[in-house]
Amino acid sequence: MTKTKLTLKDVALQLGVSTATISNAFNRPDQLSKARREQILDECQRIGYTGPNKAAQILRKGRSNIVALILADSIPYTVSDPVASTFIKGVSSVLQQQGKHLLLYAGDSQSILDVVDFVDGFICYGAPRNYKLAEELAKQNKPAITVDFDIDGLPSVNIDNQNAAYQIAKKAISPGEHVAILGLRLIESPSTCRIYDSPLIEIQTSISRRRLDGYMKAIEESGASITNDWIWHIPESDRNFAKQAAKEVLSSNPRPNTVLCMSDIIALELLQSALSMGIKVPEELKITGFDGIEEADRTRPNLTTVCQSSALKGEMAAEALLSESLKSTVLPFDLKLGETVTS
Amino acid sequence: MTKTKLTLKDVALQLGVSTATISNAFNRPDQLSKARREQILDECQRIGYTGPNKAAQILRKGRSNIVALILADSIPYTVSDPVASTFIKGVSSVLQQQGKHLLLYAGDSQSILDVVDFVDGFICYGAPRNYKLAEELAKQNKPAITVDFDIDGLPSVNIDNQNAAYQIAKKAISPGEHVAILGLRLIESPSTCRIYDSPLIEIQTSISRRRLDGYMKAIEESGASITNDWIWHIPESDRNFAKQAAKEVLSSNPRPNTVLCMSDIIALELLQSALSMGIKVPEELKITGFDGIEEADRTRPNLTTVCQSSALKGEMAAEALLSESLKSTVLPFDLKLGETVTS
DNA sequence: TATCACCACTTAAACGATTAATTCACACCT
DNA sequence: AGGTGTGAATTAATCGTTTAAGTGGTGATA
Repeated sequence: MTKTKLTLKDVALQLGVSTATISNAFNRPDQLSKARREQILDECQRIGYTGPNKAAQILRKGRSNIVALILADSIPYTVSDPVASTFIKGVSSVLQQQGKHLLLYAGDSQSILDVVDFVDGFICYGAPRNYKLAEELAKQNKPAITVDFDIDGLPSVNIDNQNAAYQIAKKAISPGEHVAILGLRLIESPSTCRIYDSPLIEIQTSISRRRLDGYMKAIEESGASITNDWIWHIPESDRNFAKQAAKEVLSSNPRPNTVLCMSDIIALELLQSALSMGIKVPEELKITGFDGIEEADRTRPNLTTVCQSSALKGEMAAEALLSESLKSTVLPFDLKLGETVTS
Repeated sequence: MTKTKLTLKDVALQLGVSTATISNAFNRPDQLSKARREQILDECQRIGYTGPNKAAQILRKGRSNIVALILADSIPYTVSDPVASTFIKGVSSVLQQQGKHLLLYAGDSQSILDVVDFVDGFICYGAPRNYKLAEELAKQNKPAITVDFDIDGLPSVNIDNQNAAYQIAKKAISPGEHVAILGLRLIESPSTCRIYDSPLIEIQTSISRRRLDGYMKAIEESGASITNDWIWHIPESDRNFAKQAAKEVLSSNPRPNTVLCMSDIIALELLQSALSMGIKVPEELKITGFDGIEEADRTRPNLTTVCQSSALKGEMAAEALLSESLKSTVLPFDLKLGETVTS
């Protein structure tokens, strides 16, 4: 038993045939006689050659069967977020089924160069904190697809965020009301804060832009109003970041009648804060979420929200990437009318 | 702007130097003059060469900066399991910090050959359903480390499972009592079932073996007893699988005084079933868990369990793998005395 | 002046495969 | 016989690097 791994050449030498023939035995059975092929495969088995070296194949073939999933946030964060981890589920189930491997990538725009040379394609999930990464990605000549945000020139998988936001807001808002918005990633700031300027020229992700547009349209149409310091920026869909915004919005005077939240996590945190302050939901405060996570249906009152299937998104993204078509997809959504709007 | 990517050779031609010099400019700055190096780097910048092709580097250097995390269960399952996903957190935080990339692997023993050639090492988490994979892994001449189970010849990261099981059981069991065990992966069966045979020669994972040994020792020492059909096999730490075992154990007659569960998920499911049947915990039924997940402390009554840090396990595993030492580590654990044992 | 060390490069052989182009033998057809 | 088509294998170029070994040229040392 030797220490160094066997190569194609070793097998060829052993059998007295050319390396091309051995290679063909593994890759193109039609290029050699059945007898030869079996002889070769048997010999390989005997001497313990398990097949062509993959590193060499990657270089030569320019294909690795590895798909990189580019995550907006760190892996630790992503894995613990119910929406994101469900998305990963969807992606990986399709990849597994097609014999592809999944590389989780959460680095910056610089180190994307570490993987671009050997990865077969990219699924870019959520707007990267570092927008440069997106640009870098679009420059690369590799299949790529974005989910939950857009990069010019790349196909994407999405729901109609503007319409969804519009519709959920319409369900919640009544004429004459005051409305607040707990937004996600509206500006570059790494901490929760109010937004005073309008228009929000800094807005990071097209998805939040669209939701905001939908909310605004609904507010206007419903004859409700929003003050321009009643929009919060929350840097990621995290309970702690949300808690701070919740505190601020609930202690503002006057208090809004309705708060539109750009994720369920945010909405649930707001709900919990409100209840613990003795504020009656929905009588004194109506709340809408976004995503439709399971937990949002288990709370009392349960959440009014936009349900979208993260798993399906993942599946669609992976399938689109692997098919050579690479077209954009708009997925459906559902409105879930929970008790945080009407009891 | 050309369609095909630039190569080292292109840059060398352009500047009239050898490819070796270009390569050295990127990899070994001490091998050329400062002036040359800067000239080369500038030129690269100018023409848009972003550095040596990684696929070629992998082949030539035999190193990829990719670490494979071998998962016992499917990616979808793993990502949604709180213990496993916390473990991933730990692993990825260390990898990221060291500039390594994470490949999630959940295939079988065959397709491990897809990645073994280019991956730098393996972290094997939990006993693979397919034990052949473990064997295959041990055969490979790559750094590898196991977590939460053992393979002969590979270092591992673990707590002292036998001792932990022994201690938690001691806290729960009183003389003369009847004890049941809800075990994890005791045999190969893909569904929940009772185990009648003793000794359990089929036992899959050394970790369950150890916990079982610990439980048994405690039962014996405490002067309690267990019938040999009061051990359940649960194929994975999943609520549905657990629910079935819970039903069976709670409806057995006589009912055990204490049930020792090999995971918190299992214990929580049992607790919920017991409460919904009107069984008083801990007065009529004592329950212990294993792992110390957050949710286990939020229930009423909260769980008596063995707390171990999954995140730390992940960090230790990644660090051990990346350091060339590759030694086994035994991590500490804590006993959490919750209300499911003494109120 | 001969020797030596050192610097800054270049040469050329890997790394381990894939694949288009080529050769050769053989059978088939007219 | 001569031409042609086919199947099975080989040849040799290529993928894009890295790196040990080699090559001059320069300045210091004795």
